[in-house]
Amino acid sequence: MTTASSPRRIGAESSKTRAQLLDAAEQLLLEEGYAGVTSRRVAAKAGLKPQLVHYYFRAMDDLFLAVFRRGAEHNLERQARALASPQPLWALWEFNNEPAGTTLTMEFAALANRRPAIRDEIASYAERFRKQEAEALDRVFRTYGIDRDELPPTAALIVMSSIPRILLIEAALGVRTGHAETVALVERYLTRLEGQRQSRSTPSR
Amino acid sequence: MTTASSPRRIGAESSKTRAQLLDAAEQLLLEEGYAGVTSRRVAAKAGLKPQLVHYYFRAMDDLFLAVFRRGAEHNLERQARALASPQPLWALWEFNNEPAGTTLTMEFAALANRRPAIRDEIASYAERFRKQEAEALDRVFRTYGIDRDELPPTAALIVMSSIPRILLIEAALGVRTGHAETVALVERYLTRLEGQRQSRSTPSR
DNA sequence: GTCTATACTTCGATAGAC
DNA sequence: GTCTATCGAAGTATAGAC
Repeated sequence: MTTASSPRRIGAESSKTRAQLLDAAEQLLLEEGYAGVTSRRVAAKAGLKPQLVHYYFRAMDDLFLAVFRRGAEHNLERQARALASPQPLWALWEFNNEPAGTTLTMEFAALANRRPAIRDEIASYAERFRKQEAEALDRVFRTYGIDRDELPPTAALIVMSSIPRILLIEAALGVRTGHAETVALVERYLTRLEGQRQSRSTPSR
Repeated sequence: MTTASSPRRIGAESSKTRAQLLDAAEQLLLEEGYAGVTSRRVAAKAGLKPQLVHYYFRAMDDLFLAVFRRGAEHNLERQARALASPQPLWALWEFNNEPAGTTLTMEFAALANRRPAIRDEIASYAERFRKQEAEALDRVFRTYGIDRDELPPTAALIVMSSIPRILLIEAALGVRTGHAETVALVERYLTRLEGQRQSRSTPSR
C-alpha cells in the first residue's frame, strides 16, 4: 500500500529541529518513563511548539520508533564490540550495568506491550540482540572450555542481564539490601570463568 | 495536620462500589500498565461513572495507594507462609514465578518513581518485604548448613526474584531464547540446596 | 452516605498559513 | 520545506444535588 491519499507532509530527516525533538524525547523517556513522553512535554523540553512533533513524526508512535531505532543501531554495535573484547564476559557485564541503557530497554519493553504499532519492531530487535550475544557467548564458552551442560551460555546471558535490571529498579526505590553481595557473587563467578577483570571499559557518558 | 478546612466528603470504606473500583483498577494495572489506569477507564471497567473514582478516592494517587495496600497485606502473608513451608526455597521460587504478582510489583515500582506521593509507602514496604525474606532465608541457610560466604542468602533472594521478572517481560515480548535453560539452571541449584521439589504449592488463581 | 453536573487542563492530531 | 491556529477527545478534580 503506497499511502494512496495522504496529502500530509512530513519534516526532513536531516532537520536539526527533528534531532532536537529526538533528544528531548529520549531524555524524557529516561527521566519520566514512557507515560511522561507527550507531544507537549517533548516540545517544551526542546524549546519548540508541540505541533512540530506531529510535523516531524506524524504520530507519537512514530516518534517512539525513531528514538528506538537510533538507540538500537548504536546498541547493537556497542554490544558487538563488547563481545569482541579480550574479556567478553566482563565487557558484557559492564555493558548490562549501564543505567541509561538498562532504563531505556525497560521502557521500550513496557511500551511494546502497550502500543501494538511498535511492538513488532521492538520484539524482532530483541530477538536479534539476543541471538547476537548468544552466538558470541557460545563461541566464548567453547574457547574457555566451559561445561555447557552445567552452565548454558544463554542462561549465563539471562542471569547477567536480569540482575542489573532489578538492582537498578530497587536502587531507584532506595532498596539496597543484598545488592553488594549479589554483585560480588556474580563477579566471583566471572573471575572463575574468565579470570580477574583486566580493565574497565569506556566510562559511561 | 488535621485537614483543617476540608469540607470534601469521601465514600465509606465498606462500600461495595468502592471495592468494584479497586478491582477494576487492579485489573487495569495488570492489563494496561500504570499509565492505563485513568479515572475514566477504571470507572468504565467497573460500569460506573468516572466521578465516583474521585468520590471514593479523592485523587488518583489515593486510588493507587489503596490498591497497593490491599495487595501488600495479602502479599506479606503469602510470602511468610511460603517461607514457613517445608521447602522454603522452592516455595519462594514458585511465589516469585507468579505472573500477576510479579507484574503488579513492577508496575508499583515504576509508579513509585513517577508519583512522589506514593513513593515513600512503596519504598518502605519493599524494604520490609526484603527484610522479612532475608531473615527467614538466613535461618534456612543456617539450618541447611549452606556456606553463607559463598552464597549469601540475600544474594540468593535477589537471583530468585530477578530472573522470573525478566523472563516475564521477555516472554511478553515473545522472546524465549534461553528461558528454559535458565529455569533449569536455577532449579538444579535449588535441588542441590534443598532436595527435589516435593509438591507444587496452591495453583495460581 | 451516595452520586451527578460541570469546570478546567492536557493530549494527540490535522488543516492550512507562510 | 517549515511552522501555527485550532479542534475534539480524554484526563483530573470539585461543587453541589439527591
